[in-house]
Amino acid sequence: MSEETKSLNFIEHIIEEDLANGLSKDKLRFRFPPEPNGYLHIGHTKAIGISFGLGETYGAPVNLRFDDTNPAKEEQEYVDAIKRDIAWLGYKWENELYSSDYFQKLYDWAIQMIKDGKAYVDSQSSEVIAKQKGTPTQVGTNGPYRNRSVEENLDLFQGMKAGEFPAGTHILRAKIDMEDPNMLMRDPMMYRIMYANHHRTGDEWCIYPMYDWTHGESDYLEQISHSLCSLEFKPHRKLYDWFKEHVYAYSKDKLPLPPKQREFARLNLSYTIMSKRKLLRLVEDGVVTGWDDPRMPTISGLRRRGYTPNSIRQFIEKVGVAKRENVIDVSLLEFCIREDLNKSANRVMAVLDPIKVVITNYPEDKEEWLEAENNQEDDSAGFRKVPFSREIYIEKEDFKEEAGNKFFRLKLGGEVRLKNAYIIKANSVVKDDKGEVTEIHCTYDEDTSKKVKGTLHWVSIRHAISVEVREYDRLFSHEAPDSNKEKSFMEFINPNSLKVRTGYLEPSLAEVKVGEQFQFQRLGYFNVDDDSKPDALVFNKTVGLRDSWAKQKPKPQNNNQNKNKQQSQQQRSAISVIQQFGKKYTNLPEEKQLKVKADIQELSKSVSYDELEPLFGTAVKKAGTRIAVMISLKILLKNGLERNNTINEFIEKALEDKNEILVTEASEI
RNA sequence: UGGCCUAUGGUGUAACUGGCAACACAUUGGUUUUUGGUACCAAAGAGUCUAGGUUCGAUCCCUAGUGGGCCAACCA
Repeated sequence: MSEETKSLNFIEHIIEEDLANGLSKDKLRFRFPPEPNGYLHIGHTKAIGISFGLGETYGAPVNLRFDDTNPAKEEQEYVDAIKRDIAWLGYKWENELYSSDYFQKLYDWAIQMIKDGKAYVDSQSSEVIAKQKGTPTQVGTNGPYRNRSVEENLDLFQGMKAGEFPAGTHILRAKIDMEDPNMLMRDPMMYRIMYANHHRTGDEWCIYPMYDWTHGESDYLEQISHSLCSLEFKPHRKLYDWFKEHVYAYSKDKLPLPPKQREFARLNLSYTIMSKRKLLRLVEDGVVTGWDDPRMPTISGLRRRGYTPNSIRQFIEKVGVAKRENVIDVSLLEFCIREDLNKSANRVMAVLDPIKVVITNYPEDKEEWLEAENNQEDDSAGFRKVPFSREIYIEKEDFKEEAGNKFFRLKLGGEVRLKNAYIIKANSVVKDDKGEVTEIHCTYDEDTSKKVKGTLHWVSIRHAISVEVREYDRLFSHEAPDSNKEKSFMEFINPNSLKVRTGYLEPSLAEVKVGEQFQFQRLGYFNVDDDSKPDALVFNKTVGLRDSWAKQKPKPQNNNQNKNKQQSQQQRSAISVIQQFGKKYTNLPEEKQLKVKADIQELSKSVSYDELEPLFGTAVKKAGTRIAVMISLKILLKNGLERNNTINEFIEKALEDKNEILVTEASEI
């Protein structure tokens, strides 16, 4: 019944199955539950994209729930930032909720658990409790307070709530099984005493529920049908379900739907870190200017850098959803932003590393305003005028006194087109006393119909506006900066991740506003930074253009890779390839079978009898493999191998087989 | 007494109920081009971790290995 074979991910399969088993579609409900202890980053967009995306595809509500059970780390600033980021991505939540909304309900349920003998107050120190928990390979042991009476537990727990005890003196634990192989089931903590001001509940509470006790119950209260989280919560599922069963028993009538937790692999990006704690460190240590530094993988950083909501959503879609650990290459993200901006960003001319060009046959006092197309990808984008005059800037990189004919740019005696203007020819250069070229003297030709290889961008010096341009490189020089066991991620920080310089722009950009995006032709996509002021513009480089010219130069790495590939291919022995072919053989259509047969025959030339013989013993069932062996054997015999008993036996056995192909092959010997 | 996940080209994700392993990025060519961009065309790249088993037939189901990941915060 589903639409045209658009393949589903494993979560969608689960939902489809639940729907098929009678879950009503209007019961579907999802949630995104960030802890307001930091800014959202690109990793979160995967979780956001999954839950909100599911909401969109099924027309189901998605709650935004702040998991605010640890007042020591959480702040209103983060709540605001998170809301802003999700809204910016273009997602709409059904309700804005807080785990702290449920503190009373959770407390009431905890009281019931105590009354049922399912929870108890432990009064040992955290060190002792940790010791009793055992290790993953060693069972835990029961503590001395495990069998306190219900009355005593009740009294103590109410005292905890009333603020009668100092922090750390008592905790409430669920009474499950200290010997469970899953450590989370070894009497997990439900409440701790904490005298901290909560950003929403203030000083109302001095006991705060732990994640495990809060999360599933919040899902349940909101009647979330599918609670999606990342893989590291898989071990928590057993506990999630244990708690769920108890509260379900208490409130089944009012809250009929028990939620389901399912886990997916989180997103990892090469050359970046994804831990809020570590990102906070970068901010606090001043490595970056803030959570929204354009080098940060935070949503606000990406936004400031010039990434669009659409590009990020595209990225998340392309990344997919599964359960295995993954590292996504940043090039995919870059592809997505280029693809988006290519369609939407107007083209302009800017020179970032200037060298002066004097057009000697152009009158000194003359200027012309030439027409330039804003965006050839967008017919509605229109045209603008750019000024041309005798003295212009081009990029230093675009000129060489001498160069081979693979260099399409300007060289002495060579011609090149100035984008939107004339064709110029370089005649001579002016050098300073160090021998550096300071000026290039050219003549121009009004005939623009001529074919020339290169087209350069440029700006008229007299008309250009100068601005600050910030170019970024990756923040870390290591592919996986936080995976090294000995070195801290801080040691891999790229000291040259920010490069600031002055750029010269065509005057049409004089009035730009913060956030506007452009393609600086031949250079990349740039946007106007938040720091920008009308008289002191600041641009960020979002991403460069694909540059197949730059790639031509150095590539030692590729060679290495190729070598490795070739080696591993060579190492794969002919016999194992034949075996592989055999596995599939009987399954192939006739045409392909012939081809594979030819391949096997070819490969057999480099197979020795000693390699082949062990395969004679292949199980009778594996007809394909035996056929492949038979084909191979035929070649060996043809090439002078002498028959022996083992061979004869193998052939005879094959002749009696029920597989016709095998019989045919055997009888041909 | 350890438990639970997981394994498909360089990367990521598919392959529906077992039936010729597909798509995207990256790579390499080519065509077009007033961006060495875009667009278009093409090529190359895995035979699905290993060993068994079930089956006419296994990436898919079963068993056992091996590799990787997660779990021992009064964090979430």
